Amino acid sequence: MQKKHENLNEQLNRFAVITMHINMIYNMQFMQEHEISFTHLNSLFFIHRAGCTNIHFLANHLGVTKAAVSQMVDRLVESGLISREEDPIDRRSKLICLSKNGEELVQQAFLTRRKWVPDLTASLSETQAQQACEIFEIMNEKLKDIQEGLNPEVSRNQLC
Amino acid sequence: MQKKHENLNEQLNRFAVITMHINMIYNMQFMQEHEISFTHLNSLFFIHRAGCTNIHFLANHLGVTKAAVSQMVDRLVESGLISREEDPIDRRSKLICLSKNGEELVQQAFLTRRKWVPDLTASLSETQAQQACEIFEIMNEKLKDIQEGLNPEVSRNQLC
DNA sequence: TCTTATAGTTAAGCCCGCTTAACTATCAAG
DNA sequence: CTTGATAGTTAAGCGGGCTTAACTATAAGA
Repeated sequence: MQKKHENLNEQLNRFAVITMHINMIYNMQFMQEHEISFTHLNSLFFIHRAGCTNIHFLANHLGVTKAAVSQMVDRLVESGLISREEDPIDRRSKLICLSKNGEELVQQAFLTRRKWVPDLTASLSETQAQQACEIFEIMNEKLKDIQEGLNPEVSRNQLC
Repeated sequence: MQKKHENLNEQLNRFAVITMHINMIYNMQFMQEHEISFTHLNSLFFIHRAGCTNIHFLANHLGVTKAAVSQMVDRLVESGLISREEDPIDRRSKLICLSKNGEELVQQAFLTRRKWVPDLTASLSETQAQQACEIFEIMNEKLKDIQEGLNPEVSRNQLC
């Protein structure tokens, strides 16, 4: 059993490394096509996950100062990808949300990078597909835990 | 069967999305800890995959001009992560390779992001682990094809 | 050999992303 | 109502990453 798991770890790691690499290339192509920087795309992804957010959380997530984020948000608002509105509950705060265009861009990025999924599943037999389903369900549950453990403040404080 | 595959696609996509996200966070932490930019880390990864490369290929891969790469290489050489030497075969060309430090940094980045793999496999039963092994082997084969199809010039022309 | 193509470098200059510091506006607690 | 904390903005300034243009050096073919 120990040996089995070692091999599995090896396979899974290989799987992760290649998918990361493919993802990286897709993301870079996407960034070039849409003339958007890594930082901006990353911010849009974060806002998408959060629903809406504010300057403070975004700065925290990106690991930069609020001043930097404030200026970046200027540019993203200017390019029509996000909106910045006063938070009615705390008027010091600004609600940063994706605009229609921003949401579409994020969805397009997701679609781009899930292109290879059907190719992959098509190479499995019916039995294997069924087994794979169960296995991925278990691993996805576990992954959710890991993900939530990574950045506690951010995930706890998501708005909307 | 069609329904099975749809569910599998859904699970696999979910898996990919979460692992990408976790990977992104790990990479960003790593970059901050080691005071290295996304561009530099990405370049180091490319050089690692290539074994050694030159300015032309690196520029091609990153989608920027050779002038930009030449200047970036200056900085990476200065920080001791890569070496730049005249190619004995074509003396116009420079061989760009990882230094010992650079190779260690890349390996460390790999280790960082494979941390979660054992956690994931540990949640599977022995039977499932065995099934997973076979499934990942098949998918990894398929992934290799996809990967190679992505950037033909680069993968065909890898040096060393 | 002369010519043209290729590999890389250098310099000038632009914009982006970041920082610090000083500022305004709002909230919350005594 | 005053005080202090919090949210965000603005301005000045730095360095990185990029471009174009002009350059050197080498290679390869007529």
